[in-house]
Amino acid sequence: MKPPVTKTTAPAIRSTADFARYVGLSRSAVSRVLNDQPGLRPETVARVRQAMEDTGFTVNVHARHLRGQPTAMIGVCIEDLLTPTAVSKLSGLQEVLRARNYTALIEVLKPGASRQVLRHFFALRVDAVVFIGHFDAAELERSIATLTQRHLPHLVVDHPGIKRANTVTLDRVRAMAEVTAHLLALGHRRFGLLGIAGPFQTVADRLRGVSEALVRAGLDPAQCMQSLDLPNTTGDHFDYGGQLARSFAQIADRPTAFLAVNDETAVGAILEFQALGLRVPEDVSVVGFNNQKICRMTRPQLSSVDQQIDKSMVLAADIILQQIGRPSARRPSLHKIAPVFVVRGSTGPVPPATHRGGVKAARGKTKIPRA
Amino acid sequence: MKPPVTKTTAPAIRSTADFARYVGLSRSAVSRVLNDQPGLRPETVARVRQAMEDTGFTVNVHARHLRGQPTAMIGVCIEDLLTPTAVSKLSGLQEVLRARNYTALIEVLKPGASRQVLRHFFALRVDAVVFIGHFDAAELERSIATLTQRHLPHLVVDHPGIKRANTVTLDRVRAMAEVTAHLLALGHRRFGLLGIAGPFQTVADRLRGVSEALVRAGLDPAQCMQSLDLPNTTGDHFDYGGQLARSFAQIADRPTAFLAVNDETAVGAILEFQALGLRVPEDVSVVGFNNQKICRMTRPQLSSVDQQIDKSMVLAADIILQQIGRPSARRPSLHKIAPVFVVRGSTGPVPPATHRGGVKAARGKTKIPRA
DNA sequence: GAAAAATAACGACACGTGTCGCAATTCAAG
DNA sequence: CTTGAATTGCGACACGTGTCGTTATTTTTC
Repeated sequence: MKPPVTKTTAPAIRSTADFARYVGLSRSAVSRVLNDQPGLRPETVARVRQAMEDTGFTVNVHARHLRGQPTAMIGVCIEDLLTPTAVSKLSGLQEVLRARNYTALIEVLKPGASRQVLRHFFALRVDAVVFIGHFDAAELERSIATLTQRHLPHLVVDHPGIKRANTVTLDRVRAMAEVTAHLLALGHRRFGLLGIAGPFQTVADRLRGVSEALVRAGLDPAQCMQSLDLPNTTGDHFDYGGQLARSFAQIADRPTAFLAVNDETAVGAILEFQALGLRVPEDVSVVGFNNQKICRMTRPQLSSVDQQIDKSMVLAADIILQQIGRPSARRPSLHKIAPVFVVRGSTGPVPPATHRGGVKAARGKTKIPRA
Repeated sequence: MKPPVTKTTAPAIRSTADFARYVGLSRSAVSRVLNDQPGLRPETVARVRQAMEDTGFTVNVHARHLRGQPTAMIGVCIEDLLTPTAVSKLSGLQEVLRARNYTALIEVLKPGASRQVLRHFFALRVDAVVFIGHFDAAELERSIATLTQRHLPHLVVDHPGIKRANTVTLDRVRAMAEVTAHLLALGHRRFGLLGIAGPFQTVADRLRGVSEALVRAGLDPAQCMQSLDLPNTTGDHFDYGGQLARSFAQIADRPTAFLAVNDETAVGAILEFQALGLRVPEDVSVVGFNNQKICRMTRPQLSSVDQQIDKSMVLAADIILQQIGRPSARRPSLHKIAPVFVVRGSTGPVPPATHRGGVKAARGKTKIPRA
């Protein structure tokens, strides 16, 4: 059943032809206005612009692309919309792209779904693809290869060590070196790792940062660093941090400073340490990573490494946009972002007598009342 | 400079014509496969499918749309990519849409930018628009009107009270009624509001929920509810929660139970209460809202209201997809989601002697050691 | 007022796809 | 081998846009 023809409203404007008729101009004249071409009277241009405002007419982007023009769409793959740091990066990148009149096509990329998501992007004829966060390295490399083969620019954000990939990533070596130097200055000599484990490049970089700072201080990394071989059963960073803390607390000669893989793990550890009667930072120091909001929501507040997300996403957008339209096929680029270590209350001087000070010794001294 | 013609790789396949040539079929035959039409030999279909796998060929979605078919794109406006609850909803919705072969075009909608973002969606010829989160009511109503005028389906998620809008929203009245009933059962009679203020429908709904529960218990809401006229200077929920807690703590006859606008505010209040020497939940009970991750990262853990996001987003997707293609123009729909109140450690029985018990009295009893 | 210059109109084509009618070919059955 | 049925091929059109060369009209200039 067709809708009743009510002539109260003007007929719908669906094409530049319709719109030109509405303005009282030819289609080519309108087209010249839309594409900022010269040779039109300024008042005519103004009239068209005004009519666009009035009617809300917009050209059909899809038809425009059909003539061979780029789609001004950029596919953005993200590991997860629930990981705060990844989402922050996404948010920053999207804002920059939007300001540059590009559309960010955001897709969550679950393990094994790369082919499907890339096909989706190809079907939409995106101009480039960005990967944000952590993915399976082999799968990501395959995706990069596919993109390169199609002469599509790409950028990997925060996933160092991917072969032949253009990468923007935090300088984790430097970050951990700074953190370690800070703790060394406070007198700490034994460092516990919380969740910094696994066959990932990011982990390797972090360990290298710690080691370099230790070596620079004339210490032997093997003697100073300690980690536990504890599987993460829950899959939850917060819970895992608590488990690690409990295990570490039982060690007689345990580390005095702890470096966490992220803030959630650090908070989980702090709460567990406190529950066991250990004071932070008097008995143990803890450092987080990412400088998320929760850093300020614990007592003491959490010292953490800030990723400088806003700055790095502007850089990322510049890199990817500059690649579009270029003949491409140069050697992969690597940009490192300088981190900023934010010191708060969870790090303090090494306790004076830590030798042989297990949980029991500490527990006797101060007890935090609990419900 | 053209790339050197290397015949090692096949010529690029850019259209169904190219692809049909590659498979050795006619364009119409290929088209029939692509659109699941009958009348082809099964083995032929299989051959085409295999060739698609091999070459990674995908039809040009833009050209397909040009023939009048829907774009299968849905514009999604979100207030902010940094608000966890909103992002959770976005994540859920995107997942469902993706499973239904729709593309979610995600755009952050800052105040005053509605026109621009909608124009962007129109240019891309989206099939529908979804709004997630909190926006300026008048601006949102204008956007809805524009969409309706263009016969485009829309859906507003979690923003009750928008005129002529199809809405899916949490039943906040019921949520707060449940919370209040729980606290009443614990003996509480005086309730403090933390950040539940302002000219928003969501606020009105929450207050109504509390009132209804009080009335049902034979109490006078005006006597039982207390809120502070304290401006939120920082703009940060966490800090504001702390400020409110500090002010409330100074009141001699202060409430024994506190209802926060969200979890961050609640956590801020809890930490400030504790810093002032008030125990949670022995001296004061605190309830959050949204059931975010931080609920488990405080001591005690935070009782909070869960929004049932996954379920509600499936519903939202169903509603919006069902509207596409419909003649539309029916009366606006309203769906309410039933909340789930999660009780944790931050709520407990009312303290036995709360009369005239200011900060000082409490402080004398227990003092939490601080750095 | 006429010539020159500046604007605008016109018409046609290409882009990649879905669809449709009809012709050509292949296949299976008798 | 013949015949009818099942497949596949062919050609044309429409969708909305950008572009380009040519023509028509208006405005400006002398």
